[in-house]
Amino acid sequence: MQIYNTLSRKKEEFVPITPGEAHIYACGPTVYNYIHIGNARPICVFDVLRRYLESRGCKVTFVQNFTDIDDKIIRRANEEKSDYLTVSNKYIKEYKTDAAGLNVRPATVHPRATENIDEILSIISTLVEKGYAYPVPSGDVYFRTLKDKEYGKLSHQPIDDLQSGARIAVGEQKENPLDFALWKGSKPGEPSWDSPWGKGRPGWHIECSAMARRFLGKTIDIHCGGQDLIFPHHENEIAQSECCNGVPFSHYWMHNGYININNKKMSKSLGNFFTVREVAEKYGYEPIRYLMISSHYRAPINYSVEIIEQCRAALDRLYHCRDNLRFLMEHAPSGEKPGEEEIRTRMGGYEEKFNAFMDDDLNTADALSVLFDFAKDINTNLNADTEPSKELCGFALEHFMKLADVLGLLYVEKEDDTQDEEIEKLIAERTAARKAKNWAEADRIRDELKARHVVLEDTPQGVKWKISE
RNA sequence: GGCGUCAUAGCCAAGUGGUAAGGCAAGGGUCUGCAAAACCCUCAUCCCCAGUCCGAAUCUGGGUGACGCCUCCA
Repeated sequence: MQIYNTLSRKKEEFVPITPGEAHIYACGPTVYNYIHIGNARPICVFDVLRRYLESRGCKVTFVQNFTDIDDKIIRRANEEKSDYLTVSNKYIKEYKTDAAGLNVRPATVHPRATENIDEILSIISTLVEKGYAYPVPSGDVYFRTLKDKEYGKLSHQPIDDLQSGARIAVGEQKENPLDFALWKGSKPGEPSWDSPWGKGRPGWHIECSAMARRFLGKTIDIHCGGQDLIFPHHENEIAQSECCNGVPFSHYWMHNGYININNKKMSKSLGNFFTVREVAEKYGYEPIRYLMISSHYRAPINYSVEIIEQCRAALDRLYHCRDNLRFLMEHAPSGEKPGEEEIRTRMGGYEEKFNAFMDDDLNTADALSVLFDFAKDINTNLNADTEPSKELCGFALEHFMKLADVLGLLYVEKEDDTQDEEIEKLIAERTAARKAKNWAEADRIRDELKARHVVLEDTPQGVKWKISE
């Protein structure tokens, strides 16, 4: 497949280090709050990347970290009069709830920064030994940016321009404004770990270098994250890892675009964000995932209520297709009929089209259109009038759901069958009323069920019902 | 200032040289006791200007507008 590589600014054929395997590192959240829908984008998009590679037979090792120690977590802990561990544990739990709601598979490993201090110290020590890093009296250790001749290669910034924008904050003892902290000497009341340079805690960038190396090796296949991480976070990761290990850090760098509100980037610092949780409570989780899939991952997405409702409506169409097909299959006769072979062949072909789009730098928008084309084909050719065989229905359903699953869609199943019996009873009463042409009573029962969010459909094979939102 | 992205119908969104995918919404129709769902039909010449070409939404140049990174951020 082709992947747009931020490093080369070109689409490149994806060639993994080990054929048939992919080692992917995704920058995870700093756990000091609920995630917002801007955070949800890389989570969903790179979950699709992983699902797609796996669907093509690739063995994926997917590592996503939790940054569980940093200034914001400490601040939050102080505000809540608790400690960093309580805060990070809480929001990791909430993250997992949201990720599961979005049908994002847990990573192969979810390492936490504070559980990888040894690896972090090991890298910093090597960098100090090689002269790429230096400790200062305050207990901080900085990366000597100017010594890295390749610094800036990811963000494609001339080093002079980067330098002119950088500032040395009050109290910092850097040699150069561009130098960044690998280790921060502890301040009173802050959580700290022992190090050769005194008590302190890791800088943000070094965590990812350490966790990537420990769980994926010195050179990985793909590193991904939001575009706002290109500089300085990913640039710094490259600098640390490559100066320490002497080999390329990651062959491919993938960066997703932002979620905007009124064309402005959604971010916690601007305060113009919606949490995944609050949107999910109103519209469900799946429309959020659909939104992420509906456009190309590098393009910006403007979020609004109108758009999320459109996503809900589009999903309804796909769900109807799935549910109609399931209902039909239950009532279909066994034994392939003449002419079904042709339909089977055609329907088997959608996967190839789907894959062709996905191969083009994860063109999920076009891949999704294949799913809709497939749905129309199913609706037109597999219905109560055409009376397809159980085998053909099963074939179509399996292939349709396979594609949906690569995108991570159509994962919601009817739950709560405690009231099924009562619903079935009412439906039977309505059927009897209809038979007696007592339309008023039939409609009354239908309205009653509707009030309980049960929507009916009369079909030649009987009454079909489902719970609506 | 440096680097970069984007501009396609009422809304969302693909397409990046050969005559505009898909979804939502809307209108008309078929089916239905009525519905629902489904199906059929209708619904754009691609921000502006100038070029290149037999041919451009797609390439080049120039505008206009929006946005991002260069500081914590997915």
